[in-house]
Amino acid sequence: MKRTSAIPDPGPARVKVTRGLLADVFSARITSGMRLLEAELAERFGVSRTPVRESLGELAAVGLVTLRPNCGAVLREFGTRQIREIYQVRAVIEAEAARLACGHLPAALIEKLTDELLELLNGSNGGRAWARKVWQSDVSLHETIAANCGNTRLAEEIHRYGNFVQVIRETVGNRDRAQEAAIREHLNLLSEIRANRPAAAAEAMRHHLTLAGEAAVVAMRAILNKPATSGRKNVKLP
Amino acid sequence: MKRTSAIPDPGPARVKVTRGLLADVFSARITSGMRLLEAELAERFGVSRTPVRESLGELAAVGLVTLRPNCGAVLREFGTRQIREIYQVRAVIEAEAARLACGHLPAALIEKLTDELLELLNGSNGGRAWARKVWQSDVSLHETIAANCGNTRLAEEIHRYGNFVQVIRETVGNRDRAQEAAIREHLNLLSEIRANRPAAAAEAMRHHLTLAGEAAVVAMRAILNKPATSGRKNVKLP
DNA sequence: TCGGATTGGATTGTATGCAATCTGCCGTTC
DNA sequence: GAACGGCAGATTGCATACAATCCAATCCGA
Repeated sequence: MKRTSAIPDPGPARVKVTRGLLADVFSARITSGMRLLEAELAERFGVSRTPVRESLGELAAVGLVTLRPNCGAVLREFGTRQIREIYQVRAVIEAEAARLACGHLPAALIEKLTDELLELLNGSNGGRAWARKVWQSDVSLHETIAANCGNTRLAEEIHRYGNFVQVIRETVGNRDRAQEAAIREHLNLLSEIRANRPAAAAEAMRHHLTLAGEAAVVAMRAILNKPATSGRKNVKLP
Repeated sequence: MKRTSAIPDPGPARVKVTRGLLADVFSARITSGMRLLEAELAERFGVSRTPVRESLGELAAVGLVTLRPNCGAVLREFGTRQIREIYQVRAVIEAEAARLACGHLPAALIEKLTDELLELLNGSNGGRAWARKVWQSDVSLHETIAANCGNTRLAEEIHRYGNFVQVIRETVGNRDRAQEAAIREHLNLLSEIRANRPAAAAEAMRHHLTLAGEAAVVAMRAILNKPATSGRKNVKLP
């Protein structure tokens, strides 16, 4: 018998800490410049310092915190500017992936993805379940293109940023922009890939992610305007 | 009194492990698919398992090893294909940085970098000291462009890859290609930036890094052809 | 009064021991 | 004979204890 917990997943202590920290960051319970003391976090999440250290290492790897040797971790600035920068990087690397995927994406896959999108477009655009499916198809499309671009490392970077964005969206809530627009952008992208026009495919991807980035900035701004809950101290630091 | 060691730097145990592992990787003492046992590495480097864990985490962050929960770390494939992929990613992100840096790079900086390059070009191209200066100017140029592209995150990714490449070059030895060609590519890039031609600057950077990548592939192939020293076992694993 | 060494507290870095988990093998059973 | 279930060894994940380091306030001497 494996985990019988009804609760999602207590899981490894490390991911508990990571999720908790991310939630704190995006709900503005901890804000930029704050020192993150290992001992304090360990007590807060009910684990020892070891998993806290590993979690901070992960967060540093994705650029959310800065680890200074013998000086501790500080939360980096994270606001609309950072969201914009993240989507700008995504646009660059995924555009290249789209360019490279031209001619490498099996026709059957293109058809399948296109059909899915068309079906979503025809289906009612009301419910939350629909929005969920749209999001899943979005992830699937980007992952498929990355996986078939022929460059494993590029695909991994794309995956990394995809995960990051997903965490952000999960935490800030799914304030989605007009989903239909995104679907149409995807369809456009797929048609360029099918026509084997690398430059156009790259431009379509770039355009799509630029718009998505603007939408994410708007959502982030909404979060930042309501300063949310109570803030902790620990602001001292050069 | 701080560290009085004449030896470079024993430093934190973690970096000792990381450097040692990297050296082992690029000298083919450990090859792809090998399991990396924490206990074994700890004994080998004379430290405890804790810094070994952190070091493996770093290496996983840059994509050199894969960490499977409760299953240990395995060294990923690393050969000419990976070198090529790395330089391809570099080309993409640094080309974008060059595009963005147009109009943001202070004229004085452009002049300074250009003068340095011209001086290097005129200076004798013989000695090792000269090659070292060329390499430093290379790093400086790429860092300057990244730092002035206006996107902090993009700059960090560039820095990350720059460090990675530097480690590779340090470990495999400085089998440099014709340095003069690189200098001329840099001069060309700077002239496009000075003329404020974003597309041309991006293309110049892309071209430069593509050539550099090919040179690195050749160097890596030279390494791989002489299978180097003795290999350890530990090859069992699915 | 000001400069500088010093010492104390706080915090990170490392070592070790224990618990949880996985892998592979072996015996049992249909 | 093959498949399933359990058992043992090995290995990672976590907790705790200790050492090294850093920051700052303090104290002493000129």
